[in-house]
Amino acid sequence: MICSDIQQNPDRLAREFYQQEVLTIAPLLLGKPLVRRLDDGTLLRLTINEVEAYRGEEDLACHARFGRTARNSVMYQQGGVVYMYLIYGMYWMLNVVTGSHDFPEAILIRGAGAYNGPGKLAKALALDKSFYGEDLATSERLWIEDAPTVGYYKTTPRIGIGYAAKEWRDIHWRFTL
DNA sequence: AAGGTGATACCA
DNA sequence: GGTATCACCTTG
Repeated sequence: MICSDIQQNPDRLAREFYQQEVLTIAPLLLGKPLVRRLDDGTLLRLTINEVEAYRGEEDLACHARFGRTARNSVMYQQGGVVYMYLIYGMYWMLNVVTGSHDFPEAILIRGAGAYNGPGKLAKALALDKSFYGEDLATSERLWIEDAPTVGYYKTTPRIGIGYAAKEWRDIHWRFTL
């Protein structure tokens, strides 16, 4: 009998978890293990320690602020899938889509384990465009496991969004351990 | 303080 | 088609 990861990893976060509101989920991800299985079978397990929330077309820092495009269309799917995009020609960003169908929101994973900075993290985990749309609830190569909710965390403004209007630049939607 | 690097999303 | 714009990281 072939066992799936779902059976081997009962602690994997289920789809229902990701369908909550993005600002509910963002702090809950802190302290949870991000797990990547490489092609050779190696398991990398890193504790998430920094995330940012992006929510809706009215959020002028969010990639969906101009509406739906080919790049951001996965943000409009129901929560639990992955949004990947390339920035500055070099770095892949790992984002977790949250919420319900047709409402664009996602969480950027900015740090996990010893890796600070989303570019370094994605590189360390060998993540690229092939993970666009990956289903975290069923994927054999990328998922997040449950862990106790952390008691304390810090909130600050989001990074690298100088193009957004002040009210969106200043909002504390970055969560760090 | 500045440059590398390329997909995306506009404009024409 | 051309081109401006980046949720970054490294080097000096």
